[in-house]
Amino acid sequence: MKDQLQALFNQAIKQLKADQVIPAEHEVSIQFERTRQKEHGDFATNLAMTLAKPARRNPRELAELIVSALPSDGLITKVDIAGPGFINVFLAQDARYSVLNSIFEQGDRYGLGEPNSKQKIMVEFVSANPTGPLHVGHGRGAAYGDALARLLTAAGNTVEREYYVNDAGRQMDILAVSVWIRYLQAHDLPIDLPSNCYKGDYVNDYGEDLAKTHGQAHAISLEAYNRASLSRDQSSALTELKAMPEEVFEKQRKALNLSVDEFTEKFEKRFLEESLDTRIEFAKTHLGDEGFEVFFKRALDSILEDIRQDLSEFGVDYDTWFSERSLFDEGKINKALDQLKASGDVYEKGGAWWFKTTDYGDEKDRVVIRDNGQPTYFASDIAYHADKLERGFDLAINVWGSDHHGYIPRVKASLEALGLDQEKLKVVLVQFAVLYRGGEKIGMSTRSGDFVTLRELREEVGSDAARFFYVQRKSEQHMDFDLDLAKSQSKDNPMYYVQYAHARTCRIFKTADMRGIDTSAISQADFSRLKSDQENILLSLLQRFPELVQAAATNYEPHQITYYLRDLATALQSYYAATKILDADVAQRNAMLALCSATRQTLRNGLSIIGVGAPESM
RNA sequence: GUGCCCGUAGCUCAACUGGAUAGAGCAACAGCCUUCUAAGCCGUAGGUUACAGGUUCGAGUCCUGUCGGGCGCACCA
Repeated sequence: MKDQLQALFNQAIKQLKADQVIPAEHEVSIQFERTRQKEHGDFATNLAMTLAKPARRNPRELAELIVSALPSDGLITKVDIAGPGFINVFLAQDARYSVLNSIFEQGDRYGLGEPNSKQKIMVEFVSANPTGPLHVGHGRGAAYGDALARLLTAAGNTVEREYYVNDAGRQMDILAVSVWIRYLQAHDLPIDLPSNCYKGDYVNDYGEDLAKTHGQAHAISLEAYNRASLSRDQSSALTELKAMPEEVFEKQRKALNLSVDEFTEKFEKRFLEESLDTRIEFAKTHLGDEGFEVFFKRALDSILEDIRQDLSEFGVDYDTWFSERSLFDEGKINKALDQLKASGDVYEKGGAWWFKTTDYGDEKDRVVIRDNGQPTYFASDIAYHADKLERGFDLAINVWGSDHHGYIPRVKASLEALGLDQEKLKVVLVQFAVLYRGGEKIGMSTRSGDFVTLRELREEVGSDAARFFYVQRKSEQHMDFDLDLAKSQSKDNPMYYVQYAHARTCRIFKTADMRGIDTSAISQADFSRLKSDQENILLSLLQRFPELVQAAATNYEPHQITYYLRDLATALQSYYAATKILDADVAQRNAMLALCSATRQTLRNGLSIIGVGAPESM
C-alpha cells in the first residue's frame, strides 16, 4: 500500500520538478506513516515539510502544490493538508479490501518476502560454553536469536543458524579437571573440589560414572595430588602484591574504584586461578593426552548433547555446530596469526604475542598468545570470524550477552587487519534477563551451579510462553522476567491472549461446520459488506503486516511482532465480542468469515515468526 | 576513575529511526455471561518522558552537562 502511494506521489514530484518548483537535482524520498488518529486519514506524509527548504516555500503552500499535482487515482478518496504541512491521505473504501485477496492467495506466505531474494545471512547465537546446562540467561539469547533468524527468513533472506562451540581453551580444561576430581572423590580420595571448579551435580554424575566404568585407571595417591598444589610462595599474583609499593597499589585500586579489601581480593582470586592452572597442567601430564581426553570427552559430549536437545525442545535448531577445536586442528588459527604477524599487526612483548588493536581504535593492545604458549580465546575468535566471513555470507550477525560489548572493537579490528569487510559483521547485544519469583529476585552463577536452567524454565512455564516473554522485549533492554506471570494461564499473560484470539477464529469455523454452514466460498465474498469501524481497523492492521515484517527485520527487532500480534488479537477479540458472525445473513456472514479467516492466517504467520505455536483450541 | 547501554503512568514495557493530543498490559475503580469459549468485552483514572541547557518549523528520539542504574575496563571466557 505504501508502495502504491509512493508511486502516486512520485509522479506529483516529477511534475513539480518539471515546473521548477523543486530543484530537479534534489533527491526526494517519500515517507508515509500510518496515522494514529482517524481524523488524520489512513496515511500521512511529511513530504512538504522536508521539501520546504530546497523549494524555498513554506510547507503548507508546497503541500497545496503537491496535492494539486497528484494524479487522480481510485486508491485515494480524499487528501487533506493539516498541521504544519502534513499531507493526510484517506483511502477509498474499496482499496481496503485488496488485502483480503492477498491473504487468501498467499496463505502461509502472506506478509513474507520472496524467499531467498535478499541477503545470505548467518545468525550466530547462544554459543554458551559447553561447561554446563543452559540457564535462563541463555534462554533470552536463544529465543531472540531464533526469532531473529525466523524474522530475517520471513523478510526474504537466506538464513543459517550457527552455534559456536567453545570446546577448546581453559574453561573446558577446568571442566575436565572438575570431572577428574569428582572421579577421585568417588574413589574416596579425601580432597575438596576447588571453589573455582564447576560444581554442578552433573559434574559429579560424570565423575561417579567414570569411576564405575574406568575403575582405578586414572586414580592417584593423596600425596601425589597434594604435591602438585601451588603454594602461596609460588604464586606470581601474591608475589606481585607483596612487592607492590603502597602508592602503586593505591593508584591501581582507585583506578578501578575498589575498596582495599576488594582490590586485595582480586589478587587472591588470581592466585586461585593460578592454582587451578597448575592443577590442569598436572592433570594433563599425569593422565596423558588420552587419559585427560577421557574426562574431557565425557563432559563435552554429554553437555553438548544436552544443550542440543534442550534447544531443540525449545524450538531452536541449528544448521551448524561450529567447533573451536576444529580451528586448531585445521591450522586456521596459526594461519590467521601468521598473516597478522606478516602484516605487522601482531608483535611479541614480554614472552607473549600481542595484537595491535589500538591501530584500529581499541583502547589497548590485546594478547593473542600467552607467555605460556597458550592461545587466548581472542586468538580463536580472530580465526573464527575470519572463517565466517570467508564462507561468503553477506552479513554475519552475532547475538552476544551485553557483558561482551567491550569485545566488539577487537574482533572488528581483527577482521579489518585481515583485509575483510568488518561492516559485514553485526553484533547485537542482549541483556540478561533478571528472574523474579513471588516478587523475589533469583540469582545466577554457572560455576557455583546455583541457577535456574532453561529446561526448568521450560518445564515450569512452557516453551511458547517463555519464548513470547523473552522476545517481547527489545534485545538491549534490561528485562525482568516474572516467572509467576509467564506461568499464569490468564489474561495477565499476553501469549495466551494472542493464542486465544487465534483459537477463537478456529472455533468460529468449527461451529459453522457443525451448523452445516458452507464456508468454502468465503474468499469470493462481497467484501464491501465490511465497513464498520472495527472491520476497518482489522483491515488496516492486516494490511500493515508485510510492512511490519520488513521494518522489524531491518531493525533486528522481533519484539515488534509481539506488539503487533497483541494489537491484532485485541482488534479481533473486540470485533468478536460485538458481532454475532454466524447469525448474520449469508452475504454479510461470508464477508465477515473472510475477515476472520484472514485474521487467523495473519495471527498464525506472525506467531510462526517468533516461533510460538498457534493452537486451534485452548 | 574511564568506555558502552539504559532512565517513559504505581509496576512491566511500546512509540513506525525527528512528526500532530506520548500509547498498551498489569494493578485500581465501574459495568457486561440463557449468546460463535468470560483465558473475553466496554469504560474511568493515571505523565513536566530523571534533571538542566542546546540544535529546528517540530525532540521521548540528535548534541552538551548533571544525577541515578546496569555492564565492561585480564597473558578469563
